[in-house]
Amino acid sequence: MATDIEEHLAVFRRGVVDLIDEQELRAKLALGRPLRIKFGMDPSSPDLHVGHAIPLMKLRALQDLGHQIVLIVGSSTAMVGDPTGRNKLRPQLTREQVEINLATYIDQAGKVLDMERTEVHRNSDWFDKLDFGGLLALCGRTTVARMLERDTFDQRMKAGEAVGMHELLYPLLQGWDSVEIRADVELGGTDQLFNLLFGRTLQEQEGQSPQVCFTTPLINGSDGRKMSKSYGNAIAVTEEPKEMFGKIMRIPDEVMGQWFELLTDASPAQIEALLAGHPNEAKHELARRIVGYFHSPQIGQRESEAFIAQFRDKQLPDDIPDVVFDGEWSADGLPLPVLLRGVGLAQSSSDARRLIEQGAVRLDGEVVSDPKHLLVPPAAPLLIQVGKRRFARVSAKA
RNA sequence: GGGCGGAUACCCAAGCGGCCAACGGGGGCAGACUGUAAAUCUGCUGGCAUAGCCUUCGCAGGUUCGAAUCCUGCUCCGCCCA
Repeated sequence: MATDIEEHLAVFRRGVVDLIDEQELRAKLALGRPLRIKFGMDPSSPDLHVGHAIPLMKLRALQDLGHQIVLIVGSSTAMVGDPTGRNKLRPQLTREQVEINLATYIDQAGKVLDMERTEVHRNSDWFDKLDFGGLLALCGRTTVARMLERDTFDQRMKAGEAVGMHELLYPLLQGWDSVEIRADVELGGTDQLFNLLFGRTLQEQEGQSPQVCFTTPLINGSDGRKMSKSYGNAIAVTEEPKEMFGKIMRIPDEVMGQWFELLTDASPAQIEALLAGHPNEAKHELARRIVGYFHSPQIGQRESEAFIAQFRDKQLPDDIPDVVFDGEWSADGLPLPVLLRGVGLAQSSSDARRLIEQGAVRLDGEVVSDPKHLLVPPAAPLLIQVGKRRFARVSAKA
């Protein structure tokens, strides 16, 4: 590998928050061999969102430069549960669940990373062999004070919340992974910095050259808060194109620049030009690119056009699902809330009732705001719209 | 082992015998305005074929005409003492 150090450095640096430290990285690159770049995967939440894709895209770029990506499956650490960013104890996972989640993960991460060229290890491979004495020895490598430096522990304790004894082990285990696989570099989210740095300590104790650590930002979700499935603001990498496009269009303008930088390959100059134009145009371009990446450029283009047609030109979407209501239409008519719930346009009939009362429901284009509205079986499929985005053509059971 | 405090809906957090399906905030949903952005205003936010009924306030019992509120036991968490 003929290393152009500056070129590689530029790839390492793009969009990263921490890089500890650049001189060390330079020296490692100067060795002229592929670097072993470690990335830890938490098998507790298998569904990836685009925020997870950021480090993966970084890895892919490095992979394409010839570096060796080493994916560590936290099969043992998952049983501990990463305390990072948590204000509660996490449930511990079983081995079976870990394997199921891993399979899903590999499948989804494979959209970004070339899994054929990726080394995968389960850290249970080595931690299962660790006996009690070994565990004690490992614990003896650090101090309680050092572990308690972490913000998350500190905050939780101050807030009177529980911190499990086993959680203190987490950084230790993650750090030991670096020793086991002789990592040259480790990548993680900014919230992982403490864990990443801890690997350096252990590697040094073991006489290894400490890994370079670098972090990618945690991206904000469609509501501007940190993207997380539990906030309901995440965009899954498996999201259907239309949904994905729509969700990207709903991100706050302020985060567009960040999204371009982290989730597209647009050059800094292109990004600057796009952001200088009309925000709506820029966001369209962003959505087109991201959908294009996770699906295909053709699909990205198609969704872009569909989006304009539906929301600017107020046309009906071209893919309204046909739904058959399989309940009974009683003689005196079917109450609208029951139908909405029955065809999945509302979560419950109470929910449906509220939507109707708020004027969110249209039948064949006409707002119906009476929750007692009764329906007879339609001769032709009935077009129902709920809110701005939910559509269905409903027909009666044959 | 002892003492004290806590557990409320998606999250935070009031309530401390009836007026409680439970204040307030966040989030979410819907409407207006827009660029399906933000900001702003408004309404809603347990379920039910809904003027009514049913299930919720850690779990299980009890007291009472009536309990999220009182009592007993249990589980979990925190703090202090050992």
